Amino acid sequence: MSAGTGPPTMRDVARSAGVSLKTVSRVVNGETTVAPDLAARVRAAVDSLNYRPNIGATMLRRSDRRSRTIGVLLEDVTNPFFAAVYRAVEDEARERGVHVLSGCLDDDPQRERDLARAFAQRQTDGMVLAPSGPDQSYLGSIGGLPIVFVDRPAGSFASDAVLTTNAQGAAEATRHLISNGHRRIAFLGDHVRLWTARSRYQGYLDTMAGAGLVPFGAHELHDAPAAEAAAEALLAGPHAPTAFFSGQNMITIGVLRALRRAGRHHDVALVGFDDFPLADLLEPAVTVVAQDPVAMGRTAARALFERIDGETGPPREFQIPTTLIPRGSGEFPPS
Amino acid sequence: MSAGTGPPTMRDVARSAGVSLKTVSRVVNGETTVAPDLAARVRAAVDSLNYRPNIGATMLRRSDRRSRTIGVLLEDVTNPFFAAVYRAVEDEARERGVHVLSGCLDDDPQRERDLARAFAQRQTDGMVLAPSGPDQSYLGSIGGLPIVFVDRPAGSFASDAVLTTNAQGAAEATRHLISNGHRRIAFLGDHVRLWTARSRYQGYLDTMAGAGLVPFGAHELHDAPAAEAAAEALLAGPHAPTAFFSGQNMITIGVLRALRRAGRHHDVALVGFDDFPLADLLEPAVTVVAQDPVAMGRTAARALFERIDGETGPPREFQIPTTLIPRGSGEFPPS
DNA sequence: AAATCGAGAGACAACGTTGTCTTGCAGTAG
DNA sequence: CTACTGCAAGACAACGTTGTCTCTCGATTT
Repeated sequence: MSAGTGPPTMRDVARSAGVSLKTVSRVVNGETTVAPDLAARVRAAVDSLNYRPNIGATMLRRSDRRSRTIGVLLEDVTNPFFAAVYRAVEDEARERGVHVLSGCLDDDPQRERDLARAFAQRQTDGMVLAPSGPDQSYLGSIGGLPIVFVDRPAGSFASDAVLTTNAQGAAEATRHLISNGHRRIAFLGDHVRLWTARSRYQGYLDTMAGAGLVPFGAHELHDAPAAEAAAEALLAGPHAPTAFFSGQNMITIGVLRALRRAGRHHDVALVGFDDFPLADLLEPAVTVVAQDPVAMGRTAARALFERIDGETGPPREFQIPTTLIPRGSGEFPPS
Repeated sequence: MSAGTGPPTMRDVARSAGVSLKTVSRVVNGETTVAPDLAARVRAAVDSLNYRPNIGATMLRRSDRRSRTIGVLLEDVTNPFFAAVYRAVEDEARERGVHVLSGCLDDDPQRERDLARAFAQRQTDGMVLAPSGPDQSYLGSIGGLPIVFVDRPAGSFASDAVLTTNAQGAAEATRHLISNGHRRIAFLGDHVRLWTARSRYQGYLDTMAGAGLVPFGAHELHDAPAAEAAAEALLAGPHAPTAFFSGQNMITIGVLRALRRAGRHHDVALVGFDDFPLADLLEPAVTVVAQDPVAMGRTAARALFERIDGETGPPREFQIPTTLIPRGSGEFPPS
């Protein structure tokens, strides 16, 4: 086999096959200008030594400098929405033989910068990024690396973005509740610094205004416990809502818990933004405005690979539509 | 700024700071044998040129050859269990400034081999692997790379493994149902080629035998629809079970659906192996034997980093215990 | 005052690979 | 028989970095 000093190199293969270094390189890279018998000897040596090219050296020397690796930075794969986005990107990468460096940002701008920079330094060919911070101008210094934003646009960095039609989806949800007779519809939203939260709120706001209704609710709710507390307070207040529109996954779950605890889940309506597993098995089943995270991930990955393959041209914005899925919780009349 | 030919190199920084290449290298690597004023000039040049070391070149030259990257290969991050394992590994890596290459295997042995080899070739320092195939002997040819198996042991490759106490957990679940008066307890299991499925079945089998009860049920159920069909068939059969013990997440959900459809969810008991989000909000809430995926991921990552840091010694096996969480669905008496 | 020492800083080679150039050689035309 | 063409295959340099060696120069020792 090989020497005691690490994995076999091209030089070892060359020696073993009795040819020059460059001939091995040619065979390994599938060049056709090698005599068949030599090529066969080289391939045999490659197999017997278990040779794999050193990717660092290859990247260092090659002119195109492709690492065939992309980075994917999302908020948290533990959230089913982001898990689905991640999977879609990975599947798209897999089809192209590209590998994926991944990281969860946990809504931490510092972490976003650190990881984005580190990934760029590691010579990823591009990145899919769901930005956490308000500002992505730091990306200007990472040298023209293709980036596609997903779920949220960048603060101040022009690049392709794949977004859900948040405002339209929120408007549809709100209209749905209104059409079922509700007038006191509370909105529960995530941090207002998040673009998604603001967009969905805007859709709600416009629709309420259009119907002559008074918007109210709570913001800055990022996880289920916060949402649960907020919903509980609203239910106990003087002008309790007859329906909730929740701006996000985790908030929906918090509201669900609050309604359970108050025993109001069969009489206060609820529509959630973003679908989640088992929503159909709850009692009542939860009406949602579903996003399409798989389409978002695939679209983002495709756009990224187009950029990597040389597509220039102005930044593009891809809108992925939502779908209202009535399941029961959003179809109560007001009590 | 820099030339039109790609990102700035150490040479550019050296020229800009008026020092030699090696001095820049020393400053960048935090060596102390550089005069303060020179070091300051170098750092200024680094900042102004936005220089980042080329990690490929660094790895090529450095003696220790650490890429500060690990690979994580799991079945599917879309499954909350694996998402949690992944997160735990990533968090542990993050604390050490190590990056993560990830991939989903989808239960495909071919894909497992391809990705494991590719990751090894990409000079990851080690890997956390939930094996899909029956045999990991191919790992012998990737040259002593530290590997830690998680969730499932390897077929024929000795290495550290982090496992759930599957048999004990399954036994506890079965005992729980028996102690609530059940005698016709059906087991619904995943592919029997999976070690986890076999272990859980064994725990069920032993406990049933110990109580003098007759085991029955179905195997080879990998997703919710398959489990739903199997549960439906059992419910409609001549000796319908009064309780189900489901061997896995997705199976539990399939059973849930079958019970709903048959309107039996308030009278046929169910205990699931592995917890899942919203189990507590269903009607009835679902009793489970919870695994601890976070502990599994953290333990696996720690073991891996110990190996990477030079720990030799025989393969270790870490057992992560389960917890029975009674929530309602497992506490019905037989009807 | 000469010799020694040590620390800072540069020169050079090497890591494993690929781009470019050169060589060798067979086949063909003049 | 010489000159040219074309193609296979090797020699060599270079990618960006770090390990090792060497050099310089001022400070300390005898």
